[in-house]
Amino acid sequence: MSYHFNEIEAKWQKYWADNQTFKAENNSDKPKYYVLDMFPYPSGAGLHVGHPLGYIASDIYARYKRHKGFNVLHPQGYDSFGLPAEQYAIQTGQHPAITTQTNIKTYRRQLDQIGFSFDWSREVRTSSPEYYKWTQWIFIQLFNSWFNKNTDQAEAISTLVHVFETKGNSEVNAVCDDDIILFSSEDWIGFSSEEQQDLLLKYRLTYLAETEVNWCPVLGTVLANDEIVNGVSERGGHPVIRKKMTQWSMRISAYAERLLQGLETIDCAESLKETQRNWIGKSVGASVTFNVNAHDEVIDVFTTRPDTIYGVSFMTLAPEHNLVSKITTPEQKADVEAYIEATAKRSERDRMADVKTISGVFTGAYAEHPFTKEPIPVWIGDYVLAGYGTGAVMSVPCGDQRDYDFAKHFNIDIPNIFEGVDISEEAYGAKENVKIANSDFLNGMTYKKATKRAIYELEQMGQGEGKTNYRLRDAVFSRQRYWGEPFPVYYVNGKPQMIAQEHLPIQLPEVEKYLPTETGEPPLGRADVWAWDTETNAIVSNDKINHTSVFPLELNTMPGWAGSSWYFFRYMEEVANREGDFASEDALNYWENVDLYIGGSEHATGHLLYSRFWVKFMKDRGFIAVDEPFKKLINQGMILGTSAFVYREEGTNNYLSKGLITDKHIHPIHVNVKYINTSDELDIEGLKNDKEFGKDFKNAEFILENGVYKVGREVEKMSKSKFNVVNPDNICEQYGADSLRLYEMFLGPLEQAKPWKTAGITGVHGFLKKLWKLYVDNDGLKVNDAAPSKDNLKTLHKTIKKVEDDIENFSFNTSVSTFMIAVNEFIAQKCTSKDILEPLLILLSPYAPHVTEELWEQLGYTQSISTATFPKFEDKHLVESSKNYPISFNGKMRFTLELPLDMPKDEIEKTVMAHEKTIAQLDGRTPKKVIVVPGKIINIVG
RNA sequence: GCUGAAGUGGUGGAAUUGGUAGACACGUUGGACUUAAAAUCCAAUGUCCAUUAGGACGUACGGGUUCAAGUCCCGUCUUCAGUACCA
Repeated sequence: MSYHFNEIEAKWQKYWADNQTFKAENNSDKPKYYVLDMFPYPSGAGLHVGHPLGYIASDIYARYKRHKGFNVLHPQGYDSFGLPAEQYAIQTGQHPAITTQTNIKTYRRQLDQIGFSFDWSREVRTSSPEYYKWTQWIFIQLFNSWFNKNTDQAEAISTLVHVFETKGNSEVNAVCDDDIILFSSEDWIGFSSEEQQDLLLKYRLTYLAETEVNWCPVLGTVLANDEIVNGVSERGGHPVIRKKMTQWSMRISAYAERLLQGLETIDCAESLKETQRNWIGKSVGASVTFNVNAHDEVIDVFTTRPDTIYGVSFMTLAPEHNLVSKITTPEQKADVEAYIEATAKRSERDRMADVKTISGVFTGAYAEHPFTKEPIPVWIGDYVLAGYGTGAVMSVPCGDQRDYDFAKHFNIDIPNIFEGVDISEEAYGAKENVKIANSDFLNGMTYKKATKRAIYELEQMGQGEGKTNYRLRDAVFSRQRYWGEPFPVYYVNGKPQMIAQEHLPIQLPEVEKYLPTETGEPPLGRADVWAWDTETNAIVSNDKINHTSVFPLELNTMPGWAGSSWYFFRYMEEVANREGDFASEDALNYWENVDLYIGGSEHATGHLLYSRFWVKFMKDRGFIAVDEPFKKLINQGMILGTSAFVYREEGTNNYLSKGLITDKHIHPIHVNVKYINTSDELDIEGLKNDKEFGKDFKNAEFILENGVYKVGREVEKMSKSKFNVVNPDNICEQYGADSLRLYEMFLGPLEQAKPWKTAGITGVHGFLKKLWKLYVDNDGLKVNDAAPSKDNLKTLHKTIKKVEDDIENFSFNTSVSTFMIAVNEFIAQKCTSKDILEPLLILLSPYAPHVTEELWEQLGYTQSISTATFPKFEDKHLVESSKNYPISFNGKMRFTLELPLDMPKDEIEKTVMAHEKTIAQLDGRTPKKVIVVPGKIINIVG
């Protein structure tokens, strides 16, 4: 009986599905463990071999944890709202729901054939109304919340209203808009309802405001900062421009400090924490107020170096700064306006690409130094960004290179305020190892002391205070797209109103086209039935809008990250109980948060930051009990493709085999890797008969070497255009899912990028065949009750130890080698003992679940191997009585010598020195020193 | 520029505390079986010198610490990833 992997794998995949083998229980005596995968977007292209890498790793861990006695939750679902399905809908008119449905089917089939232990009963889809009902619900909760800085958490908006009613807003310490006016309780009570709503909107955690957004004209929507890469859209690479629009925003900036602090509690790679820290961009310093001479205006700046305040020799405002027009003198007006116009024309991308050119214009105005009272010229320059800090800086050319370059370029004075530092060539930016000079009361102080003192003095004068700034901006939450969650919002006189929870979900309306309207409104503007009737609490036809009881609904939809910011909580609840809440309190308390999340590093900024934000908010409002979504995070490395090339001789139709290339007159051409065998040889007939590209090679002459055509190989990113995509379907068909799983792990460390080479899979496939033959031969099962030998036990227990350590350390590649070594040893030992071969199956089952289930059954078990207990490591089987000592001379190993482990040091030395090989090595010399480390090594020096 | 990670055979990679560098595979070469191929099995395989015995060199490069360094320290180079006028 040989190893028929196709039959075996189909059999057990059906068994697991039929028996719901991996269904998680919400009531269990076992400790819980929650393993989560990257939320897949079901794209039309399906999976390639790079995608399942993380899923295989997490599946191994989940299966291992079950063997270790844990109640494991390992769910899967789909992040099924998104741009590609909608772009396809625009092109073809097909409803994105249909495209999505089809793609999900393909994904499910592909995932199933790899043998994952997912609990599919808990599947979620972000685009299904029963799910997005709760995404809408969370949005409403955010709308109904504000952030109290005194308690450092979100609170219900009703508590804020109460304060307004009793005390006004003077004592409120909230994260809110900048343009807040002071009002008393009497004022508040006197305000109209609309005025009150306007004011509250400035405090809510999600708010409607006119903001500068990243508008992508080709996609017809705004994009978040993390959806833009190098100035163009992440999806499609389309240009992005700045535009002012009224949008929903999320006050994520309120959580900047907690998002930063929370990183300490997450177990993940330092690089990922660093990326998050960069994104949050905390800087500690001071805000300083400069009075403007001859104007009743002030310029507020943020600086991280208040200690260098005596080094200020000019100020720079962003060209967009709203004071510019007020303070510019008539003489400078023309220059300033020309500069502003020129800056506005330059795209964000130009400004980014060109950091070398120094430009700026003097406004003619002067500010007053808070201490010296000297006049300081005020300039504008595009190196100052309107969006960061206050959009204005105090320029200290001796301490900041950009200020220095600007001053040199425009011949501005560069006063030196550092003791004994030469600033004739460049600015001195370091904080340490220097004392402040020429700075009155700061003279002789170090950075730390001077900073403190400067802030103190500024505060005394009322011209500044200590301040912490964050780069993290509030997140724009509106998208002008069709295929996303609709907002549960309607408008009364232009003021947003929330639809009550009991009427959710607000379902996406039908539209006849998925494009923006002719008047530039989002696609939902095309819906005929998209108005809210406040009397019947139903969505009704637009022609019923009367602005007294029937109102227009919001036309934007939510961004992709809305649904993916909380899905991990939905999995905690069983489908039968999902009706009344996003998840029951019992389920939330039982599963807490994700113990292990494995995903790609592309989610290290956006998705992770947003979901951490929502989780913190939900914790504040008491909906959940945890402060972070993930306890441990691993980013798997990308699997790269190995492209194949044929070489066409220039001007001919001849293709030279790789070894025949002599000169440079050849063109390398990508060919599909499916026509390449394990020895880099081309299947010429296959290529010529290719449905898509065969005709390009119909008349080609392939010049062979040694009877075959050898292709060139090169490692590149796996992509359709490079013809190096390998489909897991083909691998499963040819070698089986167990081989695929083992091979993906065998390729190398999980977190490292590594190239895929299908040829190598024969190694792990051969291993599985050998394994099979260890259990089964032509006459059937070989395993018997023979007592295990000492060697058998030694091999088994060293394997148990190594595999267990490896899994705990996520070093899956090394345990595959360990299995190979174990099987090789058992074959050499002619092991047939059940006591050995049974535990070996359990060890291997997380990696190769199908073949181990099959052999487990053949051993006579009727329950799935996944219910078996992980074998226990026993040290006693590894205890040795002797050691094969390496004997080194001056650190170089020359020969080995078997000696008893209990031999004392001096005896070892005597034996080694008397050995004939030692005498030969020394060749008459007397050693200076002999190092003996019992159980390790012997080193003879001299 | 800054931050982070990493440089080991022809290839993917091992070496978990400083203690036999190259485990385990792929590929290559030779052999067995076969009419032949596939599959399977056996052997060799870091480089160089040597018929063998054996020797020299060897973990990006240059130094250092140590009886002993891929591993620790100092300096340099290269690659990849992230980020970029953040005051």
